[in-house]
Amino acid sequence: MALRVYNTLTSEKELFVPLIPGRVGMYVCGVTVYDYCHIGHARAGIVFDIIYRYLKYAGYDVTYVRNYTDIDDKIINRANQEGTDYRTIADRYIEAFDEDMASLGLAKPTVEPKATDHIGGIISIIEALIAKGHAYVSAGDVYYAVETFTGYLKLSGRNLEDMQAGARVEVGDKKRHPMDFALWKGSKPGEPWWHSPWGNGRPGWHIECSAMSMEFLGKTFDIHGGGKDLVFPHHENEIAQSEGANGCQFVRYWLHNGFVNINAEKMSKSLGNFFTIRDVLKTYDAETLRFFILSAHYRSPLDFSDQNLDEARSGLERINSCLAALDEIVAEQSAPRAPAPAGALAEVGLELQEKADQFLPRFTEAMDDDFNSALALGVLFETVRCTNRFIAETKEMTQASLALISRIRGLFAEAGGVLGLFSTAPAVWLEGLKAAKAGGISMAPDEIERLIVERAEARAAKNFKRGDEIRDLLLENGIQLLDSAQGTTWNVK
RNA sequence: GGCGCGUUAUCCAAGAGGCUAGGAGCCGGUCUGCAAAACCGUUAACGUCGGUUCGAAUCCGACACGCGCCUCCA
Repeated sequence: MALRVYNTLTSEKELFVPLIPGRVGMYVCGVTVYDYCHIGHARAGIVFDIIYRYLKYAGYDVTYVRNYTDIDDKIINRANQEGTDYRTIADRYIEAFDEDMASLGLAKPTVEPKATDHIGGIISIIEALIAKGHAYVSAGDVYYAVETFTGYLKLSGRNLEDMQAGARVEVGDKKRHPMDFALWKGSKPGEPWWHSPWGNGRPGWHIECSAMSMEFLGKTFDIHGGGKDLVFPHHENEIAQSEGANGCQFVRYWLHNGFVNINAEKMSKSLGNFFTIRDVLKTYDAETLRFFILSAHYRSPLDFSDQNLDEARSGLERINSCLAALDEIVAEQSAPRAPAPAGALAEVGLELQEKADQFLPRFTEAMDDDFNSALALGVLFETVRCTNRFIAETKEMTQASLALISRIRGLFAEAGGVLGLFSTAPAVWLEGLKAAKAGGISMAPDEIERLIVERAEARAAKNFKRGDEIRDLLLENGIQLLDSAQGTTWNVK
């Protein structure tokens, strides 16, 4: 097993070698807690969730840190709008964030620090930067002098001259260089503040991540993640701060997830084209959303639309139907009336056995290749197809075929654990899907049942015309009839 | 203007020089009174123009289109 990851710093896939063998330190930028999270946040959360899960699955002892930015202009603005204090806003949206991530089925990070709990560490780093000549005090603020750090912009591959040519940089009179950024901001009246050697104030945005990552992961650690939009300025500034203060490499591997798009445009607050996680979860369940996100590579853009979500749901339904069938076979066997007969596997069984043998090697090969979840899902689907064929073509379950079935089921559970899928029992998931769809119909269940009985009677009397009329009537109301040997049930189309 | 990414069949999507990706759909089959559902099977593609190579979706160049970052952003 040889994990390779795409490192933004080098623009290449590299062999992943942790600093300390067997251990991984990983820091991912969380959110600024001033509003509900949207699907873009969900993607970042889910992407790094499976990276976290896969690293653990690969045997690493992972320390995963994801922060809350709980002090920031936006939080203060929101508090002012509502006539309350920043803490109330921050705590409210921390709680909402936790709820959203839990409903998405994210594993809890090892540590979830808050910026405001690390003011001491922030001040220490700023002091070190001033001492080394990387930062300067200016009228109650402290700024980072970007020209003093030779590696500045190495992550985003730009240079200062070109950046300024962009001409959208404001020249603040407090700054020596227009690209200098605030490490500490003197507080204005009415704003929250902390004591510091430079007067009362609060930290700039970027410094908290340098402080918290160093606190929990040390001066140099393995993986730092976040959305692509954080590359500049946030991560670039983190590098300048941490490497400037510590004089050693900050992060070995930089991982960045792609955006969620709406009609090929980035989903964002400023464009107003966003959907919150809680709104989407009213229509689509968490596993469907996760499956949708996993169906594309984490660095690619991902277009969010009902059609794409529906397709994801169909795909997940296919896998869950197969797993439910496996569960049923296993359950039947748990109380057998007679022991299953012996006998060798037929040809389709041998083929499935080979799929089972290849399953984990292919799955890990896909995930080892920069967490290629889309390719990994392909392995699942191929196995599903072969399994369905095996079930359809196997007339009598022998001991060998039953053993194969439970083996396949176990493999899906194992892969599901890494991908965060199938945590809901497949049969339960399928029931939930049916119930969710049933919410949108106009016909009362009693009426449906009455019509089904009438149709059954008509069909028994060979009055197929009347039977088909009833079937069409129900279909017009979105009710799909499912005839089987056990009778007729219905579903919402 | 600078830097970067992308363009794969009807749609979504993997693919880092020769090896069936996968899913949804369409179509065909099994089942059915006929259907539906389910299952099985099958189909088709590499933006344009050049170049390198025995061989290119994959490497190189140009062009076109789309997107992102350069301002808070996952």
